[in-house]
Amino acid sequence: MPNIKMIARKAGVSISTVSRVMNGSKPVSPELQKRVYDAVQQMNYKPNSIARSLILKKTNLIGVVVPDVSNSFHAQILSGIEECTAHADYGVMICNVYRNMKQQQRYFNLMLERHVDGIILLHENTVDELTDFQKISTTPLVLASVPLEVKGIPFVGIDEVGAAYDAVSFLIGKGHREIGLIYGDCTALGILRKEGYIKAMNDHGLSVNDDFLVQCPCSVAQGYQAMEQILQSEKHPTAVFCVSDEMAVGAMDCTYDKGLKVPEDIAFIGFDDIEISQVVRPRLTTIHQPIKEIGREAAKLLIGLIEQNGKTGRKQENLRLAAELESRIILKHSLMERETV
Amino acid sequence: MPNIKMIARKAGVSISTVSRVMNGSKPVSPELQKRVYDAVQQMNYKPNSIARSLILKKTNLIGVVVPDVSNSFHAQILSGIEECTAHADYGVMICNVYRNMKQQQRYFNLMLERHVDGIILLHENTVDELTDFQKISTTPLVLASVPLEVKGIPFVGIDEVGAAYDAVSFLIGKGHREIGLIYGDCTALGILRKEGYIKAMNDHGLSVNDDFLVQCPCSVAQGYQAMEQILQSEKHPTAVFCVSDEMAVGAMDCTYDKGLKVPEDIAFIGFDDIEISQVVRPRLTTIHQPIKEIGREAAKLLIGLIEQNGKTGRKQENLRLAAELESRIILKHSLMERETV
DNA sequence: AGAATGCAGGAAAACCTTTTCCTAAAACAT
DNA sequence: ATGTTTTAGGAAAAGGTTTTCCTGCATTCT
Repeated sequence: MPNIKMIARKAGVSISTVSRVMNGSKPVSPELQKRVYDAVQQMNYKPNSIARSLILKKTNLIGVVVPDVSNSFHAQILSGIEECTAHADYGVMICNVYRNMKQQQRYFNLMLERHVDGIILLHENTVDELTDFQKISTTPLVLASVPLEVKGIPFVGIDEVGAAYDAVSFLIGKGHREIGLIYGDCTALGILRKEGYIKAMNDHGLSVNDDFLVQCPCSVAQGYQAMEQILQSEKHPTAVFCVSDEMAVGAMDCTYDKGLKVPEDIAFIGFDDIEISQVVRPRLTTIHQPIKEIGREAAKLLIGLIEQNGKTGRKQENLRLAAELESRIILKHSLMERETV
Repeated sequence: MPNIKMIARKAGVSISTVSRVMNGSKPVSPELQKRVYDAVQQMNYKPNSIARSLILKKTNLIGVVVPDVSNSFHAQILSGIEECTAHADYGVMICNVYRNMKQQQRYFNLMLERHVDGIILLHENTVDELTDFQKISTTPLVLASVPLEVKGIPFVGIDEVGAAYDAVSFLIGKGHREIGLIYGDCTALGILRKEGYIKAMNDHGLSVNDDFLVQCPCSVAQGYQAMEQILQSEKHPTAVFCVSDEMAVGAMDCTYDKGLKVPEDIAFIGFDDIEISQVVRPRLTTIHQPIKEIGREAAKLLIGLIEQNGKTGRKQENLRLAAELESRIILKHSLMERETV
């Protein structure tokens, strides 16, 4: 691999001149420019971005902390992030933390050591953990689809409560009165979406039957088990709101196995609108999140913070300032009416 | 952020000593060790990995070129890669090329500029393109699940032809004689798996009906269309081998829409065993690939090449040597018998 | 005791850039 | 023609490490 020195020698100019030609940072006579370009061409020179990073204090790399890349939802967000960063000439380093806090600690330090320019968090933490990260972080942080309120850490996602409210209201609008809920164990899936459900029930004067409320981790298998539990009561609900599509698919599975029909005996509505919901039979009615868009917006926001940061000197202060300025981007959700209600 | 100089001053030792304590590269007296550790602790010092990379010529970063991260198959390979690299203290940078050659060119250069230690390719190229990459690459390359034979570029995946052969033989074993094929447009999906199909048909003395052979890109929607085409003939096959699960799901969809039953009227067998195949009704019988394992093995192989490379000086030569040594890792596939045949 | 060996630890070079600072020549104004 | 400003381009510092080379001291051998 040739370096700038070799190009300088070959072109018969100084190192500074080569640098200036490469970056256009100062005018260089056409004559010398040509000599440099020729040398670059001939030797296939590519500036060493490591040396560059060292002096510029900028890696053009962002880190994405993701609970599990192989999960469709996260993979889609990642794809949105990548789309945006690619345009802005940033690379993305993935940190798969397997929903494991210790891994995340490790990765977090790793990323700071590697001096990434910014970090997008898809992995849910407690507010305290997040505040700790924020303290040691030397780089801007953005939460994507993790609806936690931490001062100075911007968030991009949807209105979780409102979306859940819409889902349940839709069921009620279709005449359902006995509505079950399968909910999860993190902020969005465990608290916010449940809150939307409760609110919708209350607003429509319906009472919540605790036998129809089951909490479980977010997976097809767990959704199946949760539904089994709901079907143990002598009566069963006429509709169930599942706070994720995976859960809904599992729950529907269980419903068939008990000899019941969807949507005739029990209607289902899911959440997220991942691919699965379109291939499952009957096709799952669900709340659509603009998943890829969330990724894109998160990346856009982060890059905005990074570049703004770079311009004005005082890092920390500006960082806070900017974050507080535009701290929550809420994208629109929608209801995809398909065949399960 | 403190640097090594500040630690040295604080501990009252030389820079060299700090470095030696951090890396254990040479013995240091307990006395000085303690002073260094204390300083490190107090100032929360983390060595700057950029400076490190610059001098060691090692970034501990590998690049993964992927056609589309949001695709379940690729996301799973990625997850396998990540699992392995995390253990070996490598980071992974993703390069989503959207099945677009120009993007890939761009990314390839970017990765060389960033001096990644190695590259895993999940994106299909022609043999010529690959040979070109190989020429300009300063870093080892590994193909994962892209069964191309290029001298010096190791491959890890399954026996595509054999697996397809098994799938079709299974159908034949179940008494099917008229077997359709929906195949794709790249090496694995377009050539190898088709080859396995033809071979199995021939070996069992069955003739191939060209009306039952349809080529299409790999997606649910395209699978639907392909099946539509097959069903246009007056007779229809009693079974169809789809070279990917997505295609199979689409094709089954079409079958229902035409008022036919799976598997009674037409049996289906897919390929890959991605999540979808377990949630679709009836559950899809398919060829299981150890997807995550492919990722893990590819990463393991790559890291092996990198480290071996590092040890012995002469880069290029060793690189070739090593690659030729163990150039094809073929993992075992298996048939997942479910409900569609 | 004197020479030889071993070893802890410091100084400085090296990695490859960008950018500041400087010089010399060209352009301009008087 | 002389003095002043602008400009192109070179030399060198800076960025944060690792490692080689060297020094000076303690230990071992004869």
